[in-house]
Amino acid sequence: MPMEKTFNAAEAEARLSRQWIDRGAFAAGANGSRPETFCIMIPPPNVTGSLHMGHAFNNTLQDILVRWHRMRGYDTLWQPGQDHAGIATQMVVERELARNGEPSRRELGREAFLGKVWEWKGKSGDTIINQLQRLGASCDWSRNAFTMDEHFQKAVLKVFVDLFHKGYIYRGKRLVNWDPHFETAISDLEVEQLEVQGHMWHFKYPLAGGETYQYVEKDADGNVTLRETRDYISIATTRPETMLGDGAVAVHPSDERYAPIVGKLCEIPVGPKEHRRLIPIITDEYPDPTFGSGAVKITGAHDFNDYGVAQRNGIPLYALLDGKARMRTDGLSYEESATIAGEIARGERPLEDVSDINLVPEDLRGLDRYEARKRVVDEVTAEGLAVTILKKSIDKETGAEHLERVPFVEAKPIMQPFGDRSKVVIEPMLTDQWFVDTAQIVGPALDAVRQGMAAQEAGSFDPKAGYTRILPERDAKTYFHWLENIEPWCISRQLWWGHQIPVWYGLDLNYEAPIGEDGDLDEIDVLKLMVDGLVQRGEVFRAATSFDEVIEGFRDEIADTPGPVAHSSIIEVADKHEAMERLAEGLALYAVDQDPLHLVYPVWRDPDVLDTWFSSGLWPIGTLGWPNDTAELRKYFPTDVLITGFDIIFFWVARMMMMQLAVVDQVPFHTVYVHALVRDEKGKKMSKSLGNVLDPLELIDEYGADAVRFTLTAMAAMGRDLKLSPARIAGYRNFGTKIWNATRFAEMNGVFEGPAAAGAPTPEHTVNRWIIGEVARARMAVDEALANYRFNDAANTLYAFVWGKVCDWYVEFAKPLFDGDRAAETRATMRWVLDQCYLLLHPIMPFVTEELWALTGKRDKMLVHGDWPTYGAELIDAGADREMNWVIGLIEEVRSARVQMGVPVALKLPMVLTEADASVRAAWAGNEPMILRLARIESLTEGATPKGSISIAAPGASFALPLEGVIDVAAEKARLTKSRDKLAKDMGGLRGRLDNPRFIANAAEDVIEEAREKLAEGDEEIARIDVALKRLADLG
RNA sequence: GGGCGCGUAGCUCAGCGGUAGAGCACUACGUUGACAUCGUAGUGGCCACAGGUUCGAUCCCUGUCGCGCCCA
Repeated sequence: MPMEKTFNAAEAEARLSRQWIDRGAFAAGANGSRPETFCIMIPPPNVTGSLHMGHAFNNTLQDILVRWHRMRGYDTLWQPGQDHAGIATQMVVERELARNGEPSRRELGREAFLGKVWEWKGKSGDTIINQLQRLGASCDWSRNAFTMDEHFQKAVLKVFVDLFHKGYIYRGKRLVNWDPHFETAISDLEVEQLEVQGHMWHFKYPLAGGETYQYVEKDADGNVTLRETRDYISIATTRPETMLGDGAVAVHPSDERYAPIVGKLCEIPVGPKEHRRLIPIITDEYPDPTFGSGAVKITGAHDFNDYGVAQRNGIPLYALLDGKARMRTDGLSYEESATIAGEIARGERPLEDVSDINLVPEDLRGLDRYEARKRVVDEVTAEGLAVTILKKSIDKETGAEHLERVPFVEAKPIMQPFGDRSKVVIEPMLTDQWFVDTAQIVGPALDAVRQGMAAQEAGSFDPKAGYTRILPERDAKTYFHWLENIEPWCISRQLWWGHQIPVWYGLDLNYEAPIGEDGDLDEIDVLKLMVDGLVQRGEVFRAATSFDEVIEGFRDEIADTPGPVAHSSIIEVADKHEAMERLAEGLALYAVDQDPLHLVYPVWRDPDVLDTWFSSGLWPIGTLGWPNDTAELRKYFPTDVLITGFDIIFFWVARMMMMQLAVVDQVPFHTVYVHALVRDEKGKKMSKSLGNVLDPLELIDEYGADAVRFTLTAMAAMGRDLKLSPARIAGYRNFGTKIWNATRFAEMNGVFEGPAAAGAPTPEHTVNRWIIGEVARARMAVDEALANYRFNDAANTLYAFVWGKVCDWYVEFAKPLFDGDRAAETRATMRWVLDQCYLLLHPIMPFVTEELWALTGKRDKMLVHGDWPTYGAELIDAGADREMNWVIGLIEEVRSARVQMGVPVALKLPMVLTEADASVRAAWAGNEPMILRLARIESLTEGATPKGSISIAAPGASFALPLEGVIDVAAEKARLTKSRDKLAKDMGGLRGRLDNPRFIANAAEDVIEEAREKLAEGDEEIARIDVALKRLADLG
């Protein structure tokens, strides 16, 4: 059955994909024939995700490496899977509940909500897998993993507990980025800084007791430009509502303007007059004397910079906001709070836990942060404590000018932090969170890459050496920069979907109170215990991978409590509230009948979950079965290459490096290949809001997966963003059609009839020997490119080889050969050449090549398991190369001359050989039918140049094309002159160089030799053209 | 403000010490044994600018001017 005219991608892709998967072609180790392994971990897409261009790009590159290694017989594993994506998934499911009118997350409760999430995952969680399969991704889908799999959960909890016991994880109250929409902490990497229109207010903080000072401003030369007596210090703020929580005003130590009042107290100009708070004026390096007034209000609990100042100077951190970013309603009354804060400011009270202090005045409590801001601004302004400026206005009716004082409010763009998921303004918030003490584990992650980069630089990189390199080199700099300045990593999230932190809390029962002399509990002791336990001096906690295991820890914890209590049964309850009730209940019953069975020690688990990146940090070992000692772990770990986008270096690469090294003391992979971003054709980042998103699935529908893959590969120059346009994809779709039709031509000419010979053919004809050499060259270039992660070089090499060599020349040369006595060897050669094309193209264009493989003969294996060729320079025949290049050059010369002289394509011309050396005669003799055909020559005769002919100069020969009566002398002269001028210019340059004695003295020998040869050849050709020109002149 | 890049043909980009390449677009011609998703030929470049190193610079160094991205 004859082949169709084009490849039907839509039909074939689905069918081939099913065959590959059904036959287990992608299974770990499939087609393995050598001991080396090759393993890539997919960067797990979010389970909520769908395939976008970035995925398509990222996975195409991975697939190329994987298919290439698999064909070369490596024991190959491409591990797929998905990430549970805490915030994103919780958001998606909550939204869906709302849309369906179902109860909300909080109404459902934790357990029922998680049930809904799993239900959703079962329904929609495979979307991205199906999409990756459409792209042709040859992952071992039977091993698909998920970061919330039962096994993975165990691994994550074990790592947490291990790191906790090693002292790398701690709990602490620190300022974190708080997302008021999701009511959870998020990492600083999940915060986007965006410029928005904001305001800068200027307020006066009056000095305590009405004190005054001389405020003096000077210009750069020290001349006084302003001198006045002030009873206040002026501050500027973009967030007036945080004034309520100020703990100090800070100025730079070198700022002479405020030197007279440093150490004095000033008043925060908000809140009820009778309880105005006084705060100290301190010095710190942070304030910029040239910015605003040079004085900065310090709100340590609500700003990262202020937090630093407060830490350095012992300034209290007064929290003002609740989890929804509303003004707090809890804690002490404003009056009590202000009183205590005042005592602290005057140094009359030590700085201790201030969390109960709520400095929000009663009338502002419960207000949204923006409403509170408005009220604060109004209050301060009403009191006349806003800094004012003179403003000129013109009365429209009278035309009179008025000068009035108005509050100084600058409208200016300010950078504000937004949650990348919630899109709401993030609040720095003082909360209890879990942290990884990254400073302790960052060292090995830095060392491993330092060593890897040094080896790469020295050209001595060894994948087995236990270090890691990052390609391109520039991205290693990003990695170093981030890790060298690393902050503690906040790993707790106030979410429900995720790995619940494996820490249990209990009430702290230790107290130093006298107990009965015999160690028994009497009623008084019991009451004492109750009171202490319930009033709560604190909590204790233990980490373990399960409640059963944590019991041991708490047994130790309560060991030194009075006997019966120490033997309480330890039970798990929901929260602290329930724990207090149950403890009290047990003690009360015990007090009645002294039966120790009543005594319980309730513990409750931390409700928070771990940052999603904590679990994906374990992706390499977790998916291979760690902590179990599995065969896969032993075989494939450390893995080989990680391919990822640059935007994820901090999120993921750095964390995987740190965690793998901290947990199993090995790097997770030896090479990280960082690719750039796919942008639209104008270079804009694709985004939904811009509407410039190209959907890879739509492109696959339209052009086929191979075309999309080839396009991305051809544009994957290392470290450079790629601007994708559909026109480009269409171009590469055409490339697929080209090889399809070359095959179709071969098929029509009986190339695939009969059994194929094994191995490379050994033909006699120069054309066949030449193309075999070109195949070998292409194979070496492709391997070299892929070995160096130069994907674009591989794609472009293949494009130029298949289209430019095989289709443009070899197929054309073969046409006349099919009629001659070399027909059989030509068929055999063409069959082999096309097979090599399929093999070499397969990693980039798997579908069309697999289809062609099946259509062109009976095969032992599918192409996905085809044996990657290993031949090389031994197949290159230098003589054949030289001869064919001469033939091609001659054909091009003739064609060019014909077109320029306006000779109709259909007209075949006779040609006269006027001068030739021996090699030319041999080349002509061996290739005459091809030259005649492709240059559209009728016949060749030898003799003198006929009158009225155009001249063709070729290396070692001159030809003439008689065009009697038709020749346009002027046009021919112009054509020859143009060629001559170009040659003369090039030769001039060469001659200049060769005449320079310093060039001869300094340049490399082969460079000089090459220049001499070129000059000789060029001069010879110029001489031939000159002869032709002279003849033309004689004629005219 | 700090860091990392990028300015090469109309467009998108390779090249990165030996004198400039590809694809697309464009122009002309064309159905010659597969392919019009094609063929043949062609037009098109002070390789941003200014200095320096070198026998030689698009390539290395310095500075300037534009443009991105990341972090403050």
